[in-house]
Amino acid sequence: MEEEPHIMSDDLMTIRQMCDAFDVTPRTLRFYEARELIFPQRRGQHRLYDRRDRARLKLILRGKRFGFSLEQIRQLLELYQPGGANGSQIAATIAIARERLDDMERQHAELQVAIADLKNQLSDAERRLAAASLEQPTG
Amino acid sequence: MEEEPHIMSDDLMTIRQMCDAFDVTPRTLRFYEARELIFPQRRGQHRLYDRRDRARLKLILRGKRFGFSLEQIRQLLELYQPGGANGSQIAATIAIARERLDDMERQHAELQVAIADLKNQLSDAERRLAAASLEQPTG
DNA sequence: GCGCAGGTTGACGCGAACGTAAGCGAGACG
DNA sequence: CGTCTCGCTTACGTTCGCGTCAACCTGCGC
Repeated sequence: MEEEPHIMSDDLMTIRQMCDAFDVTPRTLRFYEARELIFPQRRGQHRLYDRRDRARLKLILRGKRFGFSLEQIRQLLELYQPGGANGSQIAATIAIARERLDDMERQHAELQVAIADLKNQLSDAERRLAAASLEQPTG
Repeated sequence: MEEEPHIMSDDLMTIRQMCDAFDVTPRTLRFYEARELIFPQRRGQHRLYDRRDRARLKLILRGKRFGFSLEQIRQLLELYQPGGANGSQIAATIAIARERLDDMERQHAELQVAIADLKNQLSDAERRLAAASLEQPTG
């Protein structure tokens, strides 16, 4: 008698299933929850993660790979949750998102340079390696 | 009588000049030195940074922006310092550099996706904002 | 009932990358 | 001469992102 058709019983996952699916630890998921980045529902004591939680987690992990702090990510996530936010809320979120977007575009451009640079250094090093192996042929 | 023509008296900079030039603190420079990422010469007690030190610092700060650890960066820097390394040393450095390069290329590709994604979310949010300002015209 | 696996809540610990404060030269300046 | 500014070292403090450990609940299989 507790089967409320909330909105849609998204296929729910336990914390362990989440950990296996995303290669994180339970500690990490609870930590993100404490920092208010995800909000799994509770069946009694246990956490249950739905489709939205998974989408959020995916974005969190992505953001981390780009070097964003959890707080920055938290702010960005509001953009992905069209919750009943008012105009100024939306505007604020948009402003933050624009900053992040700028960061990402700068990083994208700089990465391109750095990659080219590193490739050059690599081929130089490979030439040195070839030269070294000629001088001292591997016994 | 202490003017030894070391190799080339690259225009030397004090720690403060470096800090101003690169927007870091003295603490940071000394920390990088302790971690063996830069090796400024000493005039008496004072540190003096030459062109190479500046090039290294530039790479360090770049690497940091991509989220690399100081240790990873330290290893990469060997690639940029054709010091008298032997064959296996060079080979090891090359291997490490290849891994970093892979990281960077993955990140570059993923960034492209994330940027497109974020742009979409942004335009969605902007539409919501427009809609909200129609429903509740700013009094 | 009993143990056990799986989950939960604190609380403390830890490594990375510095910040910060204390105290000590050493040269420049009035 | 005093004192100011730079810089140096030593050492403890801090923030972030979790790891780790203890202690507890809780359904389940026997």
